[in-house]
Amino acid sequence: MSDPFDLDALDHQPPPTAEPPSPYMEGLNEPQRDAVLSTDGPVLVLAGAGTGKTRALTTRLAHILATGRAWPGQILAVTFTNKAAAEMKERVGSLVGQAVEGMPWLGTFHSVCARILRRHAELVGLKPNFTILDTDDQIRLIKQLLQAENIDEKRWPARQFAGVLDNWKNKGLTPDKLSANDAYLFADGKAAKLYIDYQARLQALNAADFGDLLLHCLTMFMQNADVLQDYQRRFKYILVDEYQDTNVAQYLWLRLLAQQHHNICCVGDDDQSIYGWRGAEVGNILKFEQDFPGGKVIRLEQNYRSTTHILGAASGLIAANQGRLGKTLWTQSNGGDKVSVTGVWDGEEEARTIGEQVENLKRSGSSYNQMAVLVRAGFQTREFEDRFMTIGVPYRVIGGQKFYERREVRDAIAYLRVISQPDDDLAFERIFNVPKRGLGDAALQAVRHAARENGIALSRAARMVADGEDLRPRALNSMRGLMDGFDRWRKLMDDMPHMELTEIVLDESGYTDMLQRDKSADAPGRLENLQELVRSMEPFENLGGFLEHVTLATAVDEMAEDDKVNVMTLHSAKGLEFDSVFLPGWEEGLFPHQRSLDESGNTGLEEERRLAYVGITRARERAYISAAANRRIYNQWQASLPSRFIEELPEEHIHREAAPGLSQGRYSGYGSAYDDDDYEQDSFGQQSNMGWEEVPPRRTARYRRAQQPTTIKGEAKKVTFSTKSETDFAIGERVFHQKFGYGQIEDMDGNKLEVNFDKAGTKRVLDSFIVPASEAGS
DNA sequence: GGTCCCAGATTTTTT
DNA sequence: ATCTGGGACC
Repeated sequence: MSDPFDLDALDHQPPPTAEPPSPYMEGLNEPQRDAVLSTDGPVLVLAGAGTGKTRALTTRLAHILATGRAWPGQILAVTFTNKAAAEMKERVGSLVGQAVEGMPWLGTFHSVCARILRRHAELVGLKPNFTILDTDDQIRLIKQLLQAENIDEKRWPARQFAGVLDNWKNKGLTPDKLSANDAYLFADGKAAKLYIDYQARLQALNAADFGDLLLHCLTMFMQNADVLQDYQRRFKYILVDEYQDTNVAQYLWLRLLAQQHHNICCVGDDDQSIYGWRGAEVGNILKFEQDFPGGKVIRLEQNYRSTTHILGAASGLIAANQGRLGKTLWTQSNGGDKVSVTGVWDGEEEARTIGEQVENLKRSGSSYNQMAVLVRAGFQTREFEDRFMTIGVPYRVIGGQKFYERREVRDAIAYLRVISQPDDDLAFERIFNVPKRGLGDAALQAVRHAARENGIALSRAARMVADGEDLRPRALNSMRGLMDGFDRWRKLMDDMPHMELTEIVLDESGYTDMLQRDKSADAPGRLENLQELVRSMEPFENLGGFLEHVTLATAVDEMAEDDKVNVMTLHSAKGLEFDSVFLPGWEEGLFPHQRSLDESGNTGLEEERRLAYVGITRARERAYISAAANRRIYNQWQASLPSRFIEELPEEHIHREAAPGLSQGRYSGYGSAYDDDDYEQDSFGQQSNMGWEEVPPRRTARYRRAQQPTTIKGEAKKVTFSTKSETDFAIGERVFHQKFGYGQIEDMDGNKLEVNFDKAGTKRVLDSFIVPASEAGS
């Protein structure tokens, strides 16, 4: 394999920098070095969680550059997120030095494709300044098509068709490649026609959706051998991050581009594939060796992040999945706390408990920044927000509503889109009557009519209508004002800085006025967002550059310096790490999510399990898993059973306990106190009391069992979670449950009981949360 | 043309 | 519970 000190290579092609190639290799372990030095031929780097993937990857790039194997412009490096791309860019830069100016082909799949596509737009029937539509635009466009086809939107929601389209495009299917059955995926066989119409509309709008960026690029390559060859020759080295997340289209695209030099390095971890639901094909990584013959597989298995117990718990869990490539993660670090697994009464108690644990950690010297609450679904964040707010713990929610998706921001951008791309009908329709300027349905229909008659875009047709006399004077006046505005703004576009232009547009369009007059509580916030929008334009050269960024980039995460607890979904936590990680809501139905099981069966379950794996492996030192017995969903109480994933965790790496904060200060510390199983026993008793605080303490099943002399360890397992344990209840027995009232036991499975409640219906609950009806208070 | 009310839906998320 | 979108009504 190549040698970093290979002087021949240096002779053949002077490196872009005079930096000797050695320093960047320091501190790499053997497989990492291998990943860096195996520059030629296909390479798959299987990088387990926390194994220094990014380090190896960026070093590899630096090495290729520093040894003169390629110029920055000859390396294609693709990631999935802008964040990952930015990080890579920065780290390569710092390794190689300033001499290497930004790598032009380092970016997300979408941004690289957009870049290529703009150069050859005419080959796919677009103009170079085509608009990139986001999901919202896409849905609105589909709705128009459905209306035109007289398809009932109740029965066939636009969203659903967007999903179908997305799937097709992810698979690289253009309309001509659909099978006969595909047409029946939507609207009784109209799906294929809709797809064709949809693409025709996009072309007329001079627009591409996200899927098109890849698909157009792919078909353009396949139909234009000369262009393809140009890129195949150009890209001497190809690097793909998060390869397990690639979809079929991306895979085909990569394979085409790698055909000349074969120097493709794919980095990924099949165990962290969590985006199957949006088209990612784990298969891509599983069959790498077939796809790229002669490829080399390198495994990064030394974990530098987590303690033994955390790694052990995660590894044990993921072992339940089938068809893995298989890695054996190990760590040099030793000891540490076991992963804590806690049963709580309901979601509120869960939030309370975690809040207290956060406070305790903070008191013992941890920073909030190094703590994260990772939830399965977005709505779960609320409980924690409420709780943190109440107890005054600073927090930030990552993900959620994105800056560029806010209404006012989208409106402002729509103005800019119409200015820079007059064919953008979707943007035009959006702001036609925003702010309200007396242009209603009648006016819009007139404009649409004129557009159809003359085969021109709405914003051009509107000029004609405004100059005619076919509308009420009021509307005409208003429309003239608007179109004069656009004429003026378009003229300004060329010689005025885009920030200034934006301010003028917001001003002259009446948008700012509208918000200033708006007395509602969120109006000031919206105005602020518009200012923020203008500020965010600064780094861009011109309006076009900014508009591309807006659609392809999500707003920069506020990973600020502020010391705050991070709250986010498991999905958005991938790639991050924290000292302490809280994993609430490990309940059947929620995690694994019911919908995932219903829709994708075992495949879905395995993806959920990988998600669990991702969650645990985010933790460096401490991981806290919890499950609530009751959860309020859409204002309805649901009984829930602990997640099957909890049972899959290896006993030797976990610690089952009750809510520590609830144990009246007795267990204010962490770690050692819990290593004593005696305490665990007690804390269960305490916890059960807490669960019943509104009624006098009862002899629950748990309580009764706790009175029996059994081995503590075995008992601890049984009490809350094991399916195999015995229960003292019998089928047919009348019981009482704090949230669901009285009921009768219909069926039992270990300590999981199916109870038909008089009022709440049949639910599955753990025996520890019910008492015999005779023992319940009145 | 604008406002109000009711029905329906509510995993995950990038681009 | 809460939000959104569409349709009915003023």
